[in-house]
Amino acid sequence: MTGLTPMHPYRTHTCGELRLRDAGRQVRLAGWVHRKRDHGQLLFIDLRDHHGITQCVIDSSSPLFPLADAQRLESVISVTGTVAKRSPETVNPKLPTGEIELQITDLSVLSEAEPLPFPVNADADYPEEMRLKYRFLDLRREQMHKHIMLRSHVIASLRRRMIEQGFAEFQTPILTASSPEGARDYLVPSRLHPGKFYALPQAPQQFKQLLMVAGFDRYFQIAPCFRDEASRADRSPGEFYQLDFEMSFVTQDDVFAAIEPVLHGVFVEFAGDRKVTPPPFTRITYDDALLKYGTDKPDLRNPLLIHEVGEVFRGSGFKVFAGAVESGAVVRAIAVPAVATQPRSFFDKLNDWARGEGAPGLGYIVFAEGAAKGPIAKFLDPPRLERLKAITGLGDGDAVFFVCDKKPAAEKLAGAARTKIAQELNLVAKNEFRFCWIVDFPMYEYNEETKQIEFSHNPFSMPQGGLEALETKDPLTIKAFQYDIVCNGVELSSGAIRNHRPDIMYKAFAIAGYPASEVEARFGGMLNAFKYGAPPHGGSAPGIDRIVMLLADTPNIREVVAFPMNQQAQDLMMGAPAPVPPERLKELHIRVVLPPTAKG
RNA sequence: GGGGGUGUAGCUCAGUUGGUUAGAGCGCCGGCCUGUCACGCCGGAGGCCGCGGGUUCGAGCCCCGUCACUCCCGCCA
Repeated sequence: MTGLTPMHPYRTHTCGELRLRDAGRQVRLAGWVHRKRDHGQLLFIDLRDHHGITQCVIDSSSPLFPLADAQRLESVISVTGTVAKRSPETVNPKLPTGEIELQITDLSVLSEAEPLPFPVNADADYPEEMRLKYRFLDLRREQMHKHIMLRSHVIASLRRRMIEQGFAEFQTPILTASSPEGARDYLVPSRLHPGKFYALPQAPQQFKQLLMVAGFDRYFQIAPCFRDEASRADRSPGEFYQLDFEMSFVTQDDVFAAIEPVLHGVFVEFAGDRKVTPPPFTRITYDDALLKYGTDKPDLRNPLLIHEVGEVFRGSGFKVFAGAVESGAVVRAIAVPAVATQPRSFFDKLNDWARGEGAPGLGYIVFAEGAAKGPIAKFLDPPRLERLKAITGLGDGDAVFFVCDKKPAAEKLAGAARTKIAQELNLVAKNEFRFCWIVDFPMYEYNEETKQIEFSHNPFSMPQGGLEALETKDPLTIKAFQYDIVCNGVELSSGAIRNHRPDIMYKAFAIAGYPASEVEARFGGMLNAFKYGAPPHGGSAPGIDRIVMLLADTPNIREVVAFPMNQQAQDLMMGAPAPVPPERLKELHIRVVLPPTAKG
């Protein structure tokens, strides 16, 4: 060791820290061998740690040269030496530390690396399986490292902003009872209570409501949620995190006013040069969203709108649509400005696409040179064409695409067509975050299969109109104080003003076919709490993973989770799930009965 | 539970209408190189072509089955 003052055994600086001002200093760095450039008598080592990369150099006059030369990529070493100014022609402008380098005078190997299953210093794509099995290597890569740090910073920012808004963070139980979220529970067997199981929370729903009953006024939690359902690219199997929050004595407007600045603030903080919708966020009713966008999670970056034009075809010469409308179908028109100049192939391609979606086709009319063209145009007389223009707001040079079906199917296809057409025409605004609220969700819906009325969302939502609505209105027309936040077509959260009145709750459940006894059996804890003075309250729970995905601009949730499971809900690195020894099963009073097809 | 895609060297991929010895880049090992920064140059090792069956004189390629991964539908309010 050359230093006159005692040095830290591993490092005096990080690999992202040294600058020209440090030239001449004796320092020590520690990190991973990111890259080596061997010039025979001269060796460059790019040393990397969490903070950055510093070029280290050693030549053959040093007795340490063979040791340095022998280091494999990703070995962990500590190097001591002199910070040297680089000559102008050797400066690397791509590195913050690129004006200096460390001239190695001492080197110790802290941990040798075997040859890697895949490179850490490259940005290529590698098989998910490999990446998950060697997640610790995958996470060293620049992009993943950035994503996970972004996640950390987003969560820190959310915490800070929530506390600033007067929220307090509480923990709620992980080992708890089954909750009514609708997904399958993860179960944990009880050793002390044979045959009984805990459930992991699908959300801290009842606990947060109980905290309101307990008078805490404003609660939040970065809450782990567990659901035993199939995964998707944008949906983790097993577990995910929500910014769960709840507020007392609030209306729907108060909830919106509380969370909008938090979300807006955190998006602006991490959006870089991307635009973020300022509050107040646009509010769209559920019914309107399905009509205009064909989905309850519209991407407002897409400027296209859908219109109901059944009246234009009712009694018209276009018998296919006219007949369908008579028997209850709707006709949805996707209005597309300025496409009349598109070649015929553009329209044919969309028609083919619609067939691929299971539709008979995608009819269209093009308004051009004062006339209406396209396969359907000749069936509509001039007044009907004028009416069509009036409804869609279109004119010469524009076109309209038609979807005719029963309402739900027509909405779905029209929504998909709206997305497809905007993609084809490159109409979706880039570098923007467009938020909206979807409000006035229906309280109930009719299940065609079971022929029963069911809750369409969380059964704890307050029906609009309260008890009177439940007693007097057709249940399928009742709206709930239930709302979603949607950003760029991604559902970030859903929430509600809760039903805090036992009498309304009994009635609401009765309509969905639950007798009072069952309501008491399943939700007795919360119901009981509401009998001792419960404040009106409501909240929501934006998904943390989804927020980070949007900010990181990745469609895959596994890019923003440090240790995700694979699509089959397995952790390949830890080997979970795993069988347990028979003794453990015995003390849990569990016997495993495998299906015939199950593998060991 | 259902459907689509993929599966060839450690990794990324190419591989013609079925044809003789399956290739490239990166990585790995060895050699050369004192100013590189995705260093360069030379050489080498490395293949159950996912697995099983079938068709064929002959299969990486065609057929059937199966497994794995992935994306979607169902599911997840």
